[in-house]
Amino acid sequence: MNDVKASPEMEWGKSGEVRISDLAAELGLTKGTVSRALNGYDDISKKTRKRVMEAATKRGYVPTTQARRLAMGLTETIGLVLPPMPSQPVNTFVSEFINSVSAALHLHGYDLLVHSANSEESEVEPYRRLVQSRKVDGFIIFRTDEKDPRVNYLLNEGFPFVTHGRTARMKEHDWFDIDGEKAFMDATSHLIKLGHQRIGFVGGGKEFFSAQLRLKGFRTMLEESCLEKVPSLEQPGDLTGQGGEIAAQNLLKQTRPPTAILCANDATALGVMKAARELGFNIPEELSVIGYDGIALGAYIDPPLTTLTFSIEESGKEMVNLLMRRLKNPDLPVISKLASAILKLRGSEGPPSSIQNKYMENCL
Amino acid sequence: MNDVKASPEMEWGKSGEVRISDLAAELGLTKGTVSRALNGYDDISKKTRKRVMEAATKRGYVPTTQARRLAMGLTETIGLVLPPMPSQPVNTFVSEFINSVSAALHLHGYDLLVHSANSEESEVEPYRRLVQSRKVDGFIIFRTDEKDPRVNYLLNEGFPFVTHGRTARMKEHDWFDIDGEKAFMDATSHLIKLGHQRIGFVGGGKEFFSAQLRLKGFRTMLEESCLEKVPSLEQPGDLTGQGGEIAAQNLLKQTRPPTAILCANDATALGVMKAARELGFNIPEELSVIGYDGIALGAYIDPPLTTLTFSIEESGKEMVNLLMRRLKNPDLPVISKLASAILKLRGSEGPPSSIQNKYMENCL
DNA sequence: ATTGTTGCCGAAACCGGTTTCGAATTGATT
DNA sequence: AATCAATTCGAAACCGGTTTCGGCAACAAT
Repeated sequence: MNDVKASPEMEWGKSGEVRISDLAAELGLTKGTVSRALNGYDDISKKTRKRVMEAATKRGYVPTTQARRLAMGLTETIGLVLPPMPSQPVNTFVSEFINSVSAALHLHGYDLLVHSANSEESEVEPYRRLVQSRKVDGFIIFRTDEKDPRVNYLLNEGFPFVTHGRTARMKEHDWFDIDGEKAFMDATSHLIKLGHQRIGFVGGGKEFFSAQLRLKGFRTMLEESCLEKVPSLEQPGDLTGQGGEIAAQNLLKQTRPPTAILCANDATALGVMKAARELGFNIPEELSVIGYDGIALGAYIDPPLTTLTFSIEESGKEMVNLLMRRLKNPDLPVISKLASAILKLRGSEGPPSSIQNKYMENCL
Repeated sequence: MNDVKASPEMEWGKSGEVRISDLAAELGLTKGTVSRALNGYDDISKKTRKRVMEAATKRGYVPTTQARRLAMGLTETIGLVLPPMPSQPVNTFVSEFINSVSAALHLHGYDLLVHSANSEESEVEPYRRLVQSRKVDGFIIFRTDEKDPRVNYLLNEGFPFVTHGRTARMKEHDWFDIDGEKAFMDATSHLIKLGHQRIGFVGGGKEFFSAQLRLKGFRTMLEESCLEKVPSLEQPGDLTGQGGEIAAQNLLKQTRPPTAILCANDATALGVMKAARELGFNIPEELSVIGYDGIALGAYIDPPLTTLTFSIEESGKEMVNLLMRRLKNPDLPVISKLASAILKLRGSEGPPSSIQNKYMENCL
């Protein structure tokens, strides 16, 4: 009957063949007993538990995930829906973020289900499908808008999620974000200390909430430094390289062009630099440029792009922590975490060549 | 009993509350009948089917995925394991690829499970776990090595998968790849036609199979053009920017430096360009540089990076097609698909300034 | 009227686990 | 030795679906 060792070469070496019922039969026990033995119930004698454990490892038993999850009424899976791609094929954020989230989830025994958004259907449709088919227990959402339909849907549904980025309803859901406002205050301050008086900003339109916060930081620091806010120096942009080019042309063709340009992200900054080169501006001598995102490529261009950078790995970890907490106890109060970006000086900024710092004393 | 319409405001509007047994009870049918009605069995009367369908949509019934999959004995899920990240922080390939694969899988009703590789454990460990716990039906593998332990494991296990990239055992498994050999023949040919005689190559070491194929294309075209193969002009590299810098220094500090450098990928090319600038080489006047990958940001540097590019979307689609075919019929013969890269001229290459083309006539 | 057919649906097994409940055995207590 | 509590395990329900099988009714054919 028990011809395990007799088999020539570990006949069932192929994994996944053995079920819990096989184990039970081999040991003369019932499924239930084997299950409890393996899951550490205390109504199993030491002897039996040992016997079960050994048989399990010997036969290479691994419970079938689907069955276990069905029985326990959970999916142990978190959904992440990729936004339509064409918008930003520029950034390595997504892959690093996925990597980080996935790794963090794994520590909790959770899987990551990545779904792509079909640009032809509503933004919330993928979420609805995943919720209704009960494929996931919660969501990781990134790149939020101020009025985010995904957030609205999930809040209304009472479905757990955490966002990377704030929203208009951020008091109602857990979120993690980078303090873009503080970051741009730092960057602006840095430029002012270098002597810049006319600083441009190229950021997203109203539709990019995070970019708006960065703009806010820029404005705040201008005000604190008693520099006048010049509307024509604030250019919208779609956070792409091309958007950066256009915006930079608008800025640099003005009669009094800025001596520095802050960009809402690195892609924009690259576009700005390209346009600046083509218009004959030397960087950083005649124009300082600062980006945001900390993409690795920025270190390889000429001049290397000064940028605001943050830890994507930390982002993923923290978000997973927030989500796991929420899943364990859905009724806990909403919490959030704000991480800070740091200014990474690489060389695309410097003191302005032309104008002197005559206005400074007015303020300080 | 049927007080559906009586309920004030669609009581069960929250999705996912209604089970198949609820539907059955409401309709006075059994689970089995409802299931068959919904799944198009032909032993259900038109009238009953209609009744069931209407009740299902009205109540918003969506079958619980876990249960359905358990019953049907499949997971409808494909695994994708991310290689340890630090290797290539420059490339947007991964996120685009995931997006493409995910979208293609969705058309077939499959989900994508993304798992991160823990660099502390064996490369095959994540695969083993996913196979044993029966979380996936197959794998999408990318960035293959010549002797790839993942491929070995899965082949041995008889588990379905498709690779992006060839391996030593490519005759035993389905694969998709870009014809890097052909691509580098094209790029080399282009440089030769521009008049270059001394061309450098910076590619991966032996551990990068695809890079080896690119090197092979380079050598082949040199030979076809009667240019001598100079070993010192072939520098290894780890496919990172830093690796490119080091390799470029080795090349450009030689007494007779090359007038052009082919790089096994764009990250390497960026490093090469950086090192070249620092050594005082003007690109493309004094040094032509060509990369491989077609990263979008390459268009924004100065000069814009000429590169070999291919459709990541196509890659994902094709791989999913291969995998679906395999899953439907595991016994089909192995097939493969080779797509081609195209040379995208952007400006980082041009005719050499110094040497004349005196050797050309020998060959042609 | 009897005998096949068909059409249609109920009953029940099944997928592979988990968990509750109760019964049997054991050991301790008086 | 009888009683009681503690261990230990079997039995069965359950998670939410799918699929096979068999029976009943209606209808057509003989």
